[in-house]
Amino acid sequence: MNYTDLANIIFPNAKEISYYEEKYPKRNLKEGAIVTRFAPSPTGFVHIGGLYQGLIARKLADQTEGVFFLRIEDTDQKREVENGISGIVEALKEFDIEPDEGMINESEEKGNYGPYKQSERKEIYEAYAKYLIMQGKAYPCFCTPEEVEEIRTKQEAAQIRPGYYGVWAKCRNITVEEAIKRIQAGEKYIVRFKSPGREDRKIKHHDVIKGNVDFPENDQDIVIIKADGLPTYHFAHAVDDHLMGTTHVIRGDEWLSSVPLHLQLFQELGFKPPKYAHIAPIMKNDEGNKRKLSKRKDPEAAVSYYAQEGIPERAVKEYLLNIANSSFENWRRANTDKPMEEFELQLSKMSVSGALFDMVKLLDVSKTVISKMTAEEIYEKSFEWAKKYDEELATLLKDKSYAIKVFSIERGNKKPRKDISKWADVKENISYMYDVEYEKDTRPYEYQLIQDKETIHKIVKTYLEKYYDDKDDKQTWFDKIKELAGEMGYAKEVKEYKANPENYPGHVGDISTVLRVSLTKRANTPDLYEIMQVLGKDRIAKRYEKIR
RNA sequence: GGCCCCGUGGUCAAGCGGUUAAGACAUCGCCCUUUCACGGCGGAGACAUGGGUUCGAUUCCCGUCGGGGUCACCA
Repeated sequence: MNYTDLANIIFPNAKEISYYEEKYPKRNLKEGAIVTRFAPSPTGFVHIGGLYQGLIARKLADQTEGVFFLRIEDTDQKREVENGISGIVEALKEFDIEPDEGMINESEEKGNYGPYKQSERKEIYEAYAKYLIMQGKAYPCFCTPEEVEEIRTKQEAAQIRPGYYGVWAKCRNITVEEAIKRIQAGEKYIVRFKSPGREDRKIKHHDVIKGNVDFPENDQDIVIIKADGLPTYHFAHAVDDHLMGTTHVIRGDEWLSSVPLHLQLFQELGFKPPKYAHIAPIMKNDEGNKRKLSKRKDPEAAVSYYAQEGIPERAVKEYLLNIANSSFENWRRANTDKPMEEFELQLSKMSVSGALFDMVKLLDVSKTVISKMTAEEIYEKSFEWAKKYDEELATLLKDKSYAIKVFSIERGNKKPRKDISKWADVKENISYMYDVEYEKDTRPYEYQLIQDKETIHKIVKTYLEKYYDDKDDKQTWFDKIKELAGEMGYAKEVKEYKANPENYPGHVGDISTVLRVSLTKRANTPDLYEIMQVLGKDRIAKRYEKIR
């Protein structure tokens, strides 16, 4: 009886690994091409951190003419959620981060290195587990969860390092004969890796982001095949990334401390290890402490949150790129109109520690992104958003040609307005341009310097009867307001007023403020001339009649 | 607790033995402007701490303190 007999009893039907090695040949890519992946669990929630990783992975593959694929890590059936995979696929698509290979919906995939869903790769893992057993590098372990727990309790009591290793690894030295006998007797078991490592030895590792890191060797006999027959993350990672030709493993830095184990696994399996890039998580300040953005506590942890708020996907990506490489900001300023795809991301310049999520900064990025859109684009995007999240706004936007006129106010020129940072701002921004909303608006008129109702009525009436003409160009229009100011005894020029404030009750600005507030109920609006043009004389007159 | 990583203004961050310690967001003031937004100019604001090493430390080494990660038949 030898290891091969044991292996055959445990995995009688497993193929030889040469079968898979041939089935998944080395990828034919140009020198330096990065093959990477996004490998989430389908737990029904795409985290902003996941999007961040996906964005970086996609970009690196693009920059090197490599490959980016989506692998679903569904080896923990307990955590699975219905439609988890399509949720991930769609979220990536929303953000225009599409994989070259991998799952495309709940059950279908594309690419030659599949299956891309781990639960469908069971026979592959078995082949490699069998391969290890045949070499005496893995073994069946008969310890029950309770026994393992007991070991841990003893270790804790004795204050020694916990885990299944060395002398504590009860099943590691069971003879082949005994193992076979116990298996044939129907005893339950799992498969463990027989670690050749020693805790008192150090390994040196170079992480693409974290730099040089030293660790003790791994000496834990971790389980590679669970009781349900599926592999653990560690084992699946080694097998899959080897077979799929991953050159760079880009993942969250919570995995950093598993690197010694993973390297050992690649070593014992005879695989060439990939490069590792461990990304620091996006954090949040919680009562003075930093912690990862949490699914349960923080709405902004879910990528769906940004869609709900109406923050454009492009803005979220630019913000993330900002966190990834702070040089992006300078690049962006120097290349205002280039697509962000042209920015070259460098892994080595990523921060080793986690950045605090900054909503204010995101909104600032978003504001700039939106300011560069055309009125048409703003219309389409905000309408699409409104249909899902704001019925009233959607109703307003139904009249497309009017809406485009509204969105065109002070837009499309070299200094476009920057007053919308998310689609949820739109309604408040444009409501006064719609009579229904204007009439519904119960806020008081925000008059400034001139508060006296009689004066206000007089200004408005005189303006309408004597000065306003739709046909005027902007200069003429403003000259007339100056005339009006003069007629009312106000300074026609602000400078003149500032030079001699005692000669006037106010200046032309105070007059136009009356015209503005009377028309919109607000003290702050975009260009009044354009607003009047869009509204038209009749509507202006009606509003002016009704002022309070 | 063991192991690993990190510590520059409120936030994100340049920096790699000699700098007036960049820049962006936020904040404050001024300018531009008929208001606001934009834009321009300017202000305030930082090398966690104690020891070394060195002619000289933000930069290198050690300790302290602080933060984060990890120690599953979860990923």
